[in-house]
Amino acid sequence: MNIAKTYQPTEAEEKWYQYWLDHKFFRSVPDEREPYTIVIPPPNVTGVLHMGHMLNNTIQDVLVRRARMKGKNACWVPGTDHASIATEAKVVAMLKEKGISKKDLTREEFLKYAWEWKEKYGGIILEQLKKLGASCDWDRTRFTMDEDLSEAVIDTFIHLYKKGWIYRGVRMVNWDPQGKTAVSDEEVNRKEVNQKLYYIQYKIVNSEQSIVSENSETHHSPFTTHYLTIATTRPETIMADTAICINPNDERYKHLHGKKAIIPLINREIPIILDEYVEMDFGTGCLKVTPAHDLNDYNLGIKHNLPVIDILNDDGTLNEKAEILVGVDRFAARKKIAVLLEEAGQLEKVEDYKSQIGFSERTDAVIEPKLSMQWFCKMEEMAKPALDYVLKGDIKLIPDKFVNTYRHWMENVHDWTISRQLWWGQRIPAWYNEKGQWVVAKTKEEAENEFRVSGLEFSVLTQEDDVVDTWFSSWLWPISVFDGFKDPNNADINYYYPTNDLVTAPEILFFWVARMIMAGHEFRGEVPFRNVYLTGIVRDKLGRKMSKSLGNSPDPLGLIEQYGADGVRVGMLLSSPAGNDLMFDERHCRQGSEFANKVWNAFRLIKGWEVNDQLENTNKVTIDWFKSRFSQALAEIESNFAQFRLSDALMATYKLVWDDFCAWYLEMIKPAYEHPIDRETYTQTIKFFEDVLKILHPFMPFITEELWHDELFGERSEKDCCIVAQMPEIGQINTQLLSEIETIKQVVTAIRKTRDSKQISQKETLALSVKVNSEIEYSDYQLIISKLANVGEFTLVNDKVAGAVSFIVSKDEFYIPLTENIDPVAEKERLLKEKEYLLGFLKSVNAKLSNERFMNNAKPEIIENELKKKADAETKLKIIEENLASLAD
RNA sequence: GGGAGUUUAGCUCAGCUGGUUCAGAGCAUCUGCCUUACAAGCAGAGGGUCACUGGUUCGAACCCAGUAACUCCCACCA
Repeated sequence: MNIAKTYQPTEAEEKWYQYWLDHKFFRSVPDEREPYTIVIPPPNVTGVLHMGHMLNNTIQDVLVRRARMKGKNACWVPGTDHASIATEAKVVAMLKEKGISKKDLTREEFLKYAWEWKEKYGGIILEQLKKLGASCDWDRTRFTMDEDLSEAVIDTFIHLYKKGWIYRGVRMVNWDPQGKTAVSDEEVNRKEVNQKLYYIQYKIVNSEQSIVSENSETHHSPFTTHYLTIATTRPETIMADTAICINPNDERYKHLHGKKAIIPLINREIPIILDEYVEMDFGTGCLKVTPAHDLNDYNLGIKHNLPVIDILNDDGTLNEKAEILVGVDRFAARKKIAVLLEEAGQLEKVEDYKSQIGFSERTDAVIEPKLSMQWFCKMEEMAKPALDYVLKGDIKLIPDKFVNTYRHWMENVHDWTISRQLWWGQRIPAWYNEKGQWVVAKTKEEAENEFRVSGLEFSVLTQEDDVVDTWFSSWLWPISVFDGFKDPNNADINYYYPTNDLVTAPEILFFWVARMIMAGHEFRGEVPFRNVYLTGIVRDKLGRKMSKSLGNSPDPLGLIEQYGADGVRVGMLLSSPAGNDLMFDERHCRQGSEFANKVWNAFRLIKGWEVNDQLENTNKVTIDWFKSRFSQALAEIESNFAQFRLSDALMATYKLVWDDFCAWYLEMIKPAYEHPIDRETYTQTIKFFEDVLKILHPFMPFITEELWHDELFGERSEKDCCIVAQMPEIGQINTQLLSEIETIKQVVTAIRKTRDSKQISQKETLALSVKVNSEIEYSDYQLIISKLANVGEFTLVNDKVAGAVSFIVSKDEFYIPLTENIDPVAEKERLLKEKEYLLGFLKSVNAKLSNERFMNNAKPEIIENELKKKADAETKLKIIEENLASLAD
């Protein structure tokens, strides 16, 4: 036999992936079969594969391959996302390297570069997915900025605008001064940061004389001086203050009511206003109100009709409204202001202080609350039905603990800021005239028409500069990939939509999943998918999130090279229950590749057998047993899949293959070295092996396909492939046979243990006598025991065998005569120990049975069981006592 | 500050409506084997006060209350 001792994945993987592509096994078109559909969560078009993708796409591929093998018309739609902020940032960086600045380019020029970049790097990630074995229908690959998909975005924008759900307004937004764009609340990461709390004195107007005259210089309380003190973490914004606010109930500051204060350094007068919003016991009880740079202050400003002074430029530097430090960055300005205040004698003290600060998810810059004109999408009406779908169970979240989180979010939903100050994306279809009046329309011509209809004057219309948020295109993904907007009644959308399962990360449950549900309801009146499987975050062994900056993420393609795609897939799935974070450990991949090797070697064994047609089949019981065992395991696997318990399904498969098939079945039927095997056993075994390959295929597509085509299985037609084989069905399960074989296994194990403890070599043949007290026909199993435990003489006896090592399995007594090695003292000790245990056990069972309340309250089957436990224990005890007695003889 | 979740063997996790023989798996560990499918293997073994404290019950890893630690989400205390 000339087959490698170990499985070599690389070559097989390339060969079979190409074969599958060539034979269009991933291709799906509507037909009469039941569809099974997954749309990929589109990865960032310029991204590269990371461990999160590996996990996510392995799961999707397992589901898709399984559905395909169960006779469904499986369709997995791949694609990529244009990811405006991330991609635009990359393009800007690339241009910078070339010495080109974005602001020197026109929009068109910039977009030309961006598209070039996309053409060059876009889709790398999809190529990487192929290495993993992803069975996507590549003919359906979509990009969120494909013409049709962009058009859908514009059409839905107009649709929602007409419904009154999209509006424009000045809002406090999360401004990213580095990306120079607004980001949504969900894209802001809050982190606790060590800061300084600055105590700054503001003079009070016209109070100097009166207070000073009323109070002698020696006694003056801090509350009646000619100044007040505020505490702030952001002294650089004092120039934007438009009021000081105190709590009207604050006794300390009654004298300030109706007064004015003076901003230090720039000496501008601002009113002192009263509002219960101010906490009296925080800081000094005086709050500086800066409507342009703080959301609370903004709201306070609206309430009290305060002016808004914005002193920051888009890049975070101070503008001329600040009067001082113009052009200085906000953080540098903070330090300088502190110095200036100190010099002016108006900085009372500085304290260390911890508080939460927002950081941009994309650029990690500190978020600046900023007032700006933005586009918004109302969420309330869309959130309601989207919540109901989940609460009613039309959409299942897996695991369901996410339902609570989902509900909480949907009940407290904020309007969605959909505009982004970027160029890479779908440009908002709004058109302005010279006066800033505007309409929403698909084209310039339509817009001009709108203007005419409404009687507004214009000479030239300009389109809105902003693009929509990327999620405003990806929320349409399950519909737009099937052209459900362009052609709402086409064959594809009618057949594939709603899709079945969505596999994604919990952190985008609201960004993306919730919004897809809203869009599904709004634009199709239907859910977009039935089940949402939420994967965990891939972390390293120390529990840290895998990230580029930490450098703790292994290179996925490197892993595939090392362990094979099958090995890595198994490794990813071994310990990743839905919703739990996955503590990635390369050892799991090794376990996966070792498993592949095990399968490979099972193949080598069978492949090496020679058949002799003259031989009689002596393995009927074993074959029957494995049939039952296979069905039993299959039922378990099916049930695990039904509950999306993929790692359990994999583990059940793993154990079936390794333990039941390899360790027990093959060892039971294996002919002696260089002996032939009978035809029937051979044929059955090949059939079993083929079934094993099938159930393994979704997890390990490559090795199974490789083996599938071996001549061992006879002639295969070109299209007879494991990938499209029909999954085995659950057959008859003979539970009696299963339990009897379990007993036989215990007998074998007991004999092996005896060998171990008496240091008898496996090569030495032993004799075995059985005193049968149960119903088991040991003659049926004699061959199995003999083979697996190297037993020669096998006798059924009616009496105890003296001078032998004994053990009991279920009720039956086994004796191995061992004249040389037997040690009566040790044997007695062992028996006494077992007796002691049984007595204790009986005591606890009897305690239960004699407890009146137990007998009255416990269910009948529980009592019956206790009685059985008692009887079994008594039987065993009797045998042990007899054995002890015979030892004493 | 509010809400949710987690805590079971060295590690990662099962344990369904409380009830089979002092709690299970995989990996890791230990011991013995290079037995012609596989040392990426085989055979065997050890390992747990089910976070803690109370309670309910004939009976609790499971139900209830409290405590502690960790994780995540939400939130406008300067």
